[in-house]
Amino acid sequence: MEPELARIAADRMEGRLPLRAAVMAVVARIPAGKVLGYGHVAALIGSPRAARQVGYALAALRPEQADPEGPGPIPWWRVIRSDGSLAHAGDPGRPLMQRALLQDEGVPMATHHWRPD
DNA sequence: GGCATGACATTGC
DNA sequence: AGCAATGCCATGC
Repeated sequence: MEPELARIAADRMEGRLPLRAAVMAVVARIPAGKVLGYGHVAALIGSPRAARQVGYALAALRPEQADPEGPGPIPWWRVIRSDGSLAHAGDPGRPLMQRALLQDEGVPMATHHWRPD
C-alpha cells in the first residue's frame, strides 16, 4: 500500500480525519481506468463495514467537485458496487453517465456490469 | 444518548 | 439473474 493511503487510514482511525475527508482523499487517488467497490474504499480508510457511509460521503460532493469537466474533480464514478452494478440514488440517468465515463477511461465493462477480474 | 436514514454488502431463495 | 431479508455504522436531529 502506498504510504499516503496508510497515513489516511491511520488519521481516520485515530479520529484526526472525518470519514468524509478520508473518503475524498482515497477516491481522489484512484487512477483513471481503475474502479473500487464502496466496501473496498471503506476498508482502505480503516472502516471495513462502513460501505454505506462511503456512499453517503460521495452524495455530499459539491457540484464542482463532482463535475468530471471541472478542474480537479473527485472521481466518484470510479466507485461502484461490489457486484459491479451502479448506484442510481434516485437519478436513473446517473448510472448511464457513470458507465459512459468509465468506458471512456477504458474500463472493461459488460452491457450492464463492470466485469471483476 | 436514542432513533431514523442511507451512492452498501452478504446471504439465501 | 433477480429479489428480499438482515447486518452495518457514521451522521444528524
